[in-house]
Amino acid sequence: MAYWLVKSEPSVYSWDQLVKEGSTCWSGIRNYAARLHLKNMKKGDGIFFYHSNEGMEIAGIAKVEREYFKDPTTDDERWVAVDIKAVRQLKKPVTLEQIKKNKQLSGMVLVNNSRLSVQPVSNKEWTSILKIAGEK
DNA sequence: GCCAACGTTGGC
DNA sequence: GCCAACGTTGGC
Repeated sequence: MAYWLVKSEPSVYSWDQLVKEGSTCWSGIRNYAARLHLKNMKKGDGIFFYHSNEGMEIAGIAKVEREYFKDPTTDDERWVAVDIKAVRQLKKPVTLEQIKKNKQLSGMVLVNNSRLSVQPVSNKEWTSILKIAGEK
């Protein structure tokens, strides 16, 4: 199973909103690198939900509910979307600051390419972040 | 196919 | 609100 991280500005779509709705269609991605990751997502993969700009923290965990399909927000066949489902809120949100301070997470895409809105997370990174979040 | 100019993202 | 970093566009 693979792990991912998606970013959203809370003012546009927040973790709370995802929890309320249960699941949502992750669409509107218009970046080739991000699209590649969307296409690689498999059902059941874990997803960190990160708040950019405001909050700047990983708020919760979601999972891939439906693998990629044509993005409904455009007629262009080339863009894709996935459905994601809220799993649970982190005990303690993990802030960007904490991630930057942690040596094991210095290789994270979030740190090195802050603009990529859909990014892969390694098993190690996933575990480290859960630990920081107080999740064992 | 290169690269300058421009637009956007996101941390600060 | 500023600006650095990155991606995309378009002229050549």
